[in-house]
Amino acid sequence: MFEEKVGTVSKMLKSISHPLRLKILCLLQNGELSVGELQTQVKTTTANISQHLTLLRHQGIVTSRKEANYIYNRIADERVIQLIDTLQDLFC
Amino acid sequence: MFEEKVGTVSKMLKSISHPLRLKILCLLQNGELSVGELQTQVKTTTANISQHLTLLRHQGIVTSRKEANYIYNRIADERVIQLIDTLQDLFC
DNA sequence: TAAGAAATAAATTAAATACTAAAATACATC
DNA sequence: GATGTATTTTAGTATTTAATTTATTTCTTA
Repeated sequence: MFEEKVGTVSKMLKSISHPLRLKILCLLQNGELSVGELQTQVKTTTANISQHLTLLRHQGIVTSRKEANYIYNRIADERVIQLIDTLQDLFC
Repeated sequence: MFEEKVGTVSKMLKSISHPLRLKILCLLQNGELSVGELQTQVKTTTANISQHLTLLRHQGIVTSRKEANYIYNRIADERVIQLIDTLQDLFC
């Protein structure tokens, strides 16, 4: 792996290596979910989920759209979807 | 991904998500290298490399053998090799 | 057994992360 | 405009992580 890529890839891995964020990404594998829908499946506060989603957005891993007062989130990068698939293949 | 696996997988990802450790693992993709050989390619102190290797060993990602006063390191888990391959396919 | 090289260990400091709680924003409906 | 719900933001604290420095261990060879 080229030196320049190491930085990019490790940053991406760091973003998905938190248990809560990995859980969120697994839940988003099959399509978008609102913050509240995520919160019912991930046992923590809404504020905490929101903070982790903010981080994932800043990394370009998740993108969101607003509808009424719900915010729907989905995985923004196809490569991340493939990566999660690989993780499930290898480790599950 | 099952709840129990999320913890295991996120811990593994966290271990490989540091730029220096990712670099080390890329260098070990093609076979074992000594600490000194790694150090010539990864720009930091030997002590620092050693600390990161210790972490990778404790996570079961790297294993080592001693020969004379060299310690040769290699990736212990075939799944990690496949994961690094996937990362290179997807992001390089 | 003394000197030197390779690697680890331990201690310190600095920096980054994560969680909680409280306050603020945005929108919908009444 | 007031109320309620969804989400974000901010601030504070606690924890974890990383790098540096120094000391120690292990082995080799003279």
